[in-house]
Amino acid sequence: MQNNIEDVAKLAGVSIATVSRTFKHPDLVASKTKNKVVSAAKELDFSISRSASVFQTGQTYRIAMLNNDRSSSWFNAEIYEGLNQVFQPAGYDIAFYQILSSNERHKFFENLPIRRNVDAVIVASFNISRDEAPRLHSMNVPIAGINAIPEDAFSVSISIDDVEAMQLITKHLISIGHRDIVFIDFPSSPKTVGMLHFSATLRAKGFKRACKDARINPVIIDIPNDDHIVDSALAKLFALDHMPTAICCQQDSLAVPLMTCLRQFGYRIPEDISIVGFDDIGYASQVGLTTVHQNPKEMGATIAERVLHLLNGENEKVSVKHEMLDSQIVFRGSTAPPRTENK
Amino acid sequence: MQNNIEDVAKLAGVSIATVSRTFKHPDLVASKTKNKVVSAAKELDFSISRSASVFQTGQTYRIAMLNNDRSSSWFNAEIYEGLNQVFQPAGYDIAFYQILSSNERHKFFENLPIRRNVDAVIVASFNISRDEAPRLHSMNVPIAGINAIPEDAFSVSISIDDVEAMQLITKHLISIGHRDIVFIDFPSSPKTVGMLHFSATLRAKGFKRACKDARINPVIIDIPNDDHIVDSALAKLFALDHMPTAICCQQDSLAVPLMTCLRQFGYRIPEDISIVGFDDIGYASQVGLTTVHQNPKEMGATIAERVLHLLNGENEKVSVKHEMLDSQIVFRGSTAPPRTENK
DNA sequence: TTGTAGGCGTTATCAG
DNA sequence: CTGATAACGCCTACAA
Repeated sequence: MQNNIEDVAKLAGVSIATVSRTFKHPDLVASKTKNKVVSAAKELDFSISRSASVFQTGQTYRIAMLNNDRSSSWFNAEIYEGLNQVFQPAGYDIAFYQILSSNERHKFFENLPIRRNVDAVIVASFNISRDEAPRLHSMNVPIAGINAIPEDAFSVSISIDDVEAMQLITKHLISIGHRDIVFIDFPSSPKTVGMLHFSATLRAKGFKRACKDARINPVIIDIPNDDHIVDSALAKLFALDHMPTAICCQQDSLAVPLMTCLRQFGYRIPEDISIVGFDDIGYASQVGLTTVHQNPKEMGATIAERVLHLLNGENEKVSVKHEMLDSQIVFRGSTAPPRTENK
Repeated sequence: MQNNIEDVAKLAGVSIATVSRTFKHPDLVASKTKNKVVSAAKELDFSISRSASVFQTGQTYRIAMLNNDRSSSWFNAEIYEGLNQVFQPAGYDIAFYQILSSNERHKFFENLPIRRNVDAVIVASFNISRDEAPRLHSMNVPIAGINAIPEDAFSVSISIDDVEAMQLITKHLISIGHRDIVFIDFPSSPKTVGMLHFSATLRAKGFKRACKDARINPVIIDIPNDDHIVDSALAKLFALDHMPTAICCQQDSLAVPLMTCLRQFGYRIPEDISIVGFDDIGYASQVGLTTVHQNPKEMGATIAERVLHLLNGENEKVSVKHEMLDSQIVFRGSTAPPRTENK
C-alpha cells in the first residue's frame, strides 16, 4: 500500500542505499542522481519511515515530559510550547506524562515504562527524591530539570528562585508602607503530600522571610487548589477581622480573578487594597497586575536546546549545567501605598 | 549497554518468542514461565523497545495534531489534554504541528512530512481546503476534525455550532432589553488570510444574525489579535459616541480582562454594561461571566476514542461520524437589563 | 505451551 | 559517488 524505499530505488534506477543517502546525507549524492530520486519519491508519495530509521539508529526520537499537574496549566502549556518549538524541527516528539498520585508516582519509577523508549526526560516543576534520581539516570539518557530540585539530580537544569522572588515582591509591598499583608497559599492536600509540586512551598517561604525581616507577623490563608479558589479566598478574606491593605497571591491565576471580584464588591485596587501575583501570565499585563515575571516557554526552549546538544554529543556546547534565572518583578497598577498612611 | 530481548530470554532460559509473548500476549504464556521472564526482565532493567515493535507492526504510534495557533492557547491546550488522556494509555504519542503562515501551510501539504509517520491526524479548529482534504486522505490514516470544516473531509469529527451559539447569547442580551450592543471581533489579519481559523468568522455571523432578526444595526469593532487586545478594545470603545449597554466578546480571553478594566474605569458590570464571552474558560466562572460553554478537553477525549476505534478496526463502534454538540449558555452575573430601561 | 525462523524498512560499512 | 549486504530488536506464523 505504502511505497517503500525499494520502490523508489527501482523507479529511480538506483540502489536503496542511494535513496537512503539522498534523504539522510544529501551532500554525499550527485545532484543529478538526487534529482532522479527526489522526483521518483514524489511520484510515489514516498517519505522515509521514521519508525524504520529510528529503529535502525537505536534512537527513539521521543522525549518524555514529567509533571504532576494538568498539561493544560499555564506553566505546563508554556513549557511544552517552548520544548516543542525546539524539539519538533529536530525530529523529536514530546510525550507528556502526568503523574498525579504518589501511587502513580511509585509505579512509574518502579516500572519506568519510558526506559529505552525516550531519548531524554524533562522534569518540570517537581522535586524528585533521592532514590528516584538514580533510577532515572539508570536509563542512560539526559535528564533535564525545569524549576525542579535537587539540581544535582539533572544533567542540565534551569529554574527561577521562587523564594527570592516572592521575598522581593513582598518587600516591595512593605517598602511602600504595607504592614497588613495576607498571603494566599495552596498548601499540599493530603492527596498530594510528598508529591511533586514544590514552588508553592518556596513562595510561602519567601513571603515569610520578607515579613520576618520587617518584623511583621505573616498572615497566611490556606485554600484548596480546586476550581473555587476565588470563592475560597474571598470567603477567608471576609472572615478576617478586617481586610488587609495588601494581598500576596501564590499565582496570577488567583490574583487576576480576585482583582475582578474585589472590585465588584467595591474595593478599589490599588487604593483600598494592593494585590500582587506571581507568574506574569498574559492577563496580568492586561489587568495591570504587579507580579513576578517568569517565562516558562523560554525556559522550555532553552532546556530543549541544551538537551539537543547533549543528544548530539556536543557536550562542550552546554556551558551551563544549572542555570538560576534572576527574579524580575513587573510593576503595574495593582500596588500603591496603603490608605492608612494618610491618617 | 541496554539489554535486549535476547538477554532476557537467555537469563530466563526461554526463547525470545516467549519473552515477546510475555509482554504482548501474557495470556498465551504459562504463568510460571511468565514469572521467570518478568523477573529476568526486572533484573536486567529491560523493557520492550517501542521503536522496534512499532517498526515491526508497521504502525508508528504517533498522532499528529494540526493547528494554526499556539499550542498553549486555551483551546489547544485543552484539546491536547483530552487527546493525551486517551491516547497516552493506548501507547500513542501526540505531535503538535503548528502551521502559522499560508506558506508553511502550503509546504506542509505539499511535502506531507507526516506521511507514513503518524497513525492518525487530528485537525483542530480550522477549515481545510478542497484540495487539502484528499491530500490528507492519501495518507490512508484516519483524519479527525475538531471544530473544523468541511465535515465531510473527516473520518470523524466533532464541533460546536459557533454561529448558533453566538446568535443565542446575543439574543439573550436582546431579550433582556439591550439594543445597543457592540461585538468585538478579531478579524483575519493580512498574514492569516486564507488561514485556518474560522470560528471567529462564524461567531461574528451569529451576532449579525441575531441583530438582523431583531432589526438592530450590528456594531462590530475590529481589533488585532495580539497581546494588546484589551487596550485595543478599550480604545475603540471609548472612541464611540457613547458606551453601548452590552458588549459581546469573541472569546472569554478578551471578556475576562475587559471586565476588570471596565470596572477599574468606573463602569459597573452588569448595571452599566452587560458583557458576554465565549468559551467558558476557568476564569469565566470565577469572575461571573455569562458565556457560551464549550469543553474542548472532552471533545479531544471523545475524538481520541473514536480514532482509537478506527485504528483498531472497530469501525462499528464509531456510530457517529460527525457530531454537532448543542450550544450551552451559562448565565452568570455579567448580564442584566440595561439601565436605560428605567428611564 | 513453547521454539524456530523469516521479515519489517532503513542505515552503515565496505568495496568497487 | 554508488551498490551490495549485514545488522537493528522485535513479532508472528508455523511447527513441535
